[in-house]
Amino acid sequence: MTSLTFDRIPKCHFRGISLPEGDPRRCPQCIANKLNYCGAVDMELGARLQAIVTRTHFERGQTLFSQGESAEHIYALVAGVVACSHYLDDGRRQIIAFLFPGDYIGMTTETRYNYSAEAVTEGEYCRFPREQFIRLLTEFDDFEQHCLREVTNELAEAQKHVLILGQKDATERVASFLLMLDERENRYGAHDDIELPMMRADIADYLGLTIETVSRSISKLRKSGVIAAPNAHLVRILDADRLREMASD
Amino acid sequence: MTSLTFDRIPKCHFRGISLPEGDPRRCPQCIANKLNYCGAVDMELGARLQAIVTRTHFERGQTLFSQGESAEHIYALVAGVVACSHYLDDGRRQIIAFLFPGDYIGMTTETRYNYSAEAVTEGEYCRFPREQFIRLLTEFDDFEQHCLREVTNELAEAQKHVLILGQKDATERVASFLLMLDERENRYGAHDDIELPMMRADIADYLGLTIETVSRSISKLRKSGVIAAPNAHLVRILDADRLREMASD
DNA sequence: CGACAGCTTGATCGATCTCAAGCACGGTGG
DNA sequence: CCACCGTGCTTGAGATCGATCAAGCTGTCG
Repeated sequence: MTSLTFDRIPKCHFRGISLPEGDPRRCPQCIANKLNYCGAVDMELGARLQAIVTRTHFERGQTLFSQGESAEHIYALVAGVVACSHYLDDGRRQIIAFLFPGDYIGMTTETRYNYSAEAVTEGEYCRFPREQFIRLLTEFDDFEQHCLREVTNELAEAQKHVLILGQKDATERVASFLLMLDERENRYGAHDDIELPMMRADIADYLGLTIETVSRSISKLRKSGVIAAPNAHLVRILDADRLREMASD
Repeated sequence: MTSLTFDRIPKCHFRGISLPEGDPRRCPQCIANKLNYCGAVDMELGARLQAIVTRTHFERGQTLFSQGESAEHIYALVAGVVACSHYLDDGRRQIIAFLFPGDYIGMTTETRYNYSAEAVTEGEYCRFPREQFIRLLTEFDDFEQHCLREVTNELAEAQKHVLILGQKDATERVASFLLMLDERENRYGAHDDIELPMMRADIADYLGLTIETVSRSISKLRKSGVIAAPNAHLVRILDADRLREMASD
């Protein structure tokens, strides 16, 4: 299981625009690279970020922080996949978002995290003390714009999620989910198969379904010839148009 | 119906901190007041905003903009209630958010709106050409911080919405919805009754239910003595603790 | 007063959940 | 090296909650 997902971890989605070793902009690479991508890297900012960053490896299943904890840090995911989960008192779990390399975790105006961040695969994050991170926002206008863009994109993602949960049936939800993963992978170069780094229980908690229903929906898509699923963590889209139809959007 | 909801429109939620007539910061009042509230109003910014703003009255049922349209403007809602709806091809509608005075509409990084904005009640908005609005973000750091905070809060709202739709049953959804409205009204001073400016169909499309199920859930809460519902658009919380229990959060 | 839009309530149907069994695969220990 | 075990996935059968279909009610407006 672990070895299956490990392959993808070192491949940074922003690898095409990496900076030379030793360049102060290089770490935290995702932030620097994203800024660079937008034509706005600032040497001074890179150095200031580097001065406050802590880079850490984490294992699959590990909790980066828990719902209700004081929100001391802002995280930038460098490698691996993380799930943001909100728990109800009776144990029900809703995965709010899956986060991939380059995504931020823990941007909130509240003083406490209102979800937990749990590692779906092993990986690596860069962590910044919130206060100092926010101070840099005011000092570097490009950086603040960059963060505004990031949060706005995250908002758009959440709104898509609302649409899926509010209106779509089980098969439509799973089809939409597969298309989201496909689109994400396509964004950084062509690929053949969609890799599902998370297990069925995670997909279920993301889509507001049970593992059984997720499994049945995948089987249904497979039996109807829209996708192939050589194993539980790999999906190949055979008929993209029909998959989009089945996703209803 | 219209007269019922009209009463609430003039009451700006930020009325406690309004600025004198003629002050350039006064219009658009919501933005200026919110900034002021955060101790950060800038006369120059107020004047610049006023120079590009168009203030417009709208009627109940009116569409401010439609899904797919070029995103030319950013709106600030001054009075009334607006629903952001995403439509699927077959006509299903998901209300992404209800917006109230002081909220922004149409903040997106995309070039097109990916939802429609529909007036739930009559009201008023201030509208800014996107390009110029964004230019002001780069010029006025306080303003950009303010917008970042706004979008971050909107994201937190959307994440709550995801939790409701993904994990909660019908009664829990309606109870959560009532608590959200209650909390919003409490934020700006004590109040007795919760006013429901939207109709059952809107609540249903927000909560991913049918009007019948919304109606049944409200009846259930009423019959169990947790709320009173003197008419279809008014709810009084009788037992807040039990309502929170029934909302499961 | 009648018409209409919106709300409520009842009866039936169906999609998804729940419970249960069996399967597939990787890891471990003899 | 193979048998065993555990975790995660799939599939089936029955139960349940909410959707659908249908009827009647309420309040507003002309």
